[in-house]
Amino acid sequence: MPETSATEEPANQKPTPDRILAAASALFQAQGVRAVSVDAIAGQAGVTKRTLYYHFRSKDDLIAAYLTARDEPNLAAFRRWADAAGSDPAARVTALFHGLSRAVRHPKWAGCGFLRTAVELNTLPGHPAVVAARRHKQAVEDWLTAGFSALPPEAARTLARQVCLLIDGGFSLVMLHRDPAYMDRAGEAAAALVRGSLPAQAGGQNRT
Amino acid sequence: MPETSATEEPANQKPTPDRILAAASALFQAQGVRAVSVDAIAGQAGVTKRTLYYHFRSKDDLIAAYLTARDEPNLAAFRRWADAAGSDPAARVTALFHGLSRAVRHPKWAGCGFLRTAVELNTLPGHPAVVAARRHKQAVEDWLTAGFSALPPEAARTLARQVCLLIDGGFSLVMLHRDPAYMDRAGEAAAALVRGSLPAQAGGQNRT
DNA sequence: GTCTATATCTAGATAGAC
DNA sequence: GTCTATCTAGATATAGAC
Repeated sequence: MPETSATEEPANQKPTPDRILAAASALFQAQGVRAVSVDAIAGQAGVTKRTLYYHFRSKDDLIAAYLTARDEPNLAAFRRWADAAGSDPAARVTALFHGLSRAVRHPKWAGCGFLRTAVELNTLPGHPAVVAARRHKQAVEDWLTAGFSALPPEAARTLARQVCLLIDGGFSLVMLHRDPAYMDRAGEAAAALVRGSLPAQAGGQNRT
Repeated sequence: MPETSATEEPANQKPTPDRILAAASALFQAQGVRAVSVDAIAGQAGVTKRTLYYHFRSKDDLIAAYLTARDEPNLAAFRRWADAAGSDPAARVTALFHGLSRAVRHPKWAGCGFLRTAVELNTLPGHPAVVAARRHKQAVEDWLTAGFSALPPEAARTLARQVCLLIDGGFSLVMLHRDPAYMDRAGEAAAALVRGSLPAQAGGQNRT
């Protein structure tokens, strides 16, 4: 049969480490990091365990890589949802929770990966994955704080924390009860808190 | 005074099944249900594994028993904290979160057992322990709803859910960041939401 | 009812060929 | 870089004596 360049990968075939990490991420997200075995990851990626361990030092490394890789895209989605609503803080928060509500309604959604992993590794507070989870949640809180810059710094910080509490309360209770409506109630509560702290912006969609 | 029957246990020695369940509960609470082995439970209880399996059919049975046993006492604590504040809903919610804030500051606190266990067993939605967790959280929500009976039923239900979202958001973020202050911010948010929905009661906090 | 001892399975990680 | 085959440790659960 005709020979093509043997070193070129087909366009639809990602490099092996990427395939392994993608397989691990999908399985971790669906079943949690403790329920997924290295065998299952290798199988899903179409490689053997030996190959997996050639590219990653340990399962813990894979878990950390999984969460680290999700940090930026998650934050980008948050920003995208809020930015689409303009500049009014209450409208932005409402839009953020609309996005979250759609996300948790996705049939494959099975909890916030950061929160779940932090719970599963709770006895290892220094685990790189736990550190990554903490940093991601902190980044969300900092981003929200910046969005409340019309308030004094202390008040902006408090309000951002309260919105975070409602986000993660939503993640927790949607997962526990398997009822996405909890995220909608969280969004309404968050919007009410924002409206209670910030005067509605002049212009835009505020009412007088 | 005649001697008591030799079959009576000394007062400080609880029956074996109780000792096993107590040991299991302490370990599950501290480390999570998956991280604790049956060996460790038996060791902590001062019995062998064989004795443990004589009294409990499986580890899953023990997990379910652990959460089922915590349902009532947890709810009783919530009621006690709120009742101490009288009848004003906002004051009751504030007191509830003060109690929660003290609880999560306890050096041995390591997350809400119901939430943690539900996460750890997330792939088994029908597991008796997950069902018990769901029922407990529902009971809290129903109790809160009843406390907002001054509102129309639908509004009372919504407000109760929002308070629950803040409670479990607090549990999650206190655990993740290892910072109890999150529970205080949650309490302030909950009180603000209650004050926004319910007119403050006339008279002192104990008027009925 | 409680013990010692063990069965059985699955996990993460490795050896060495090619 | 990828494979087949295996090691070792730990898990849940059980057998059978006393």
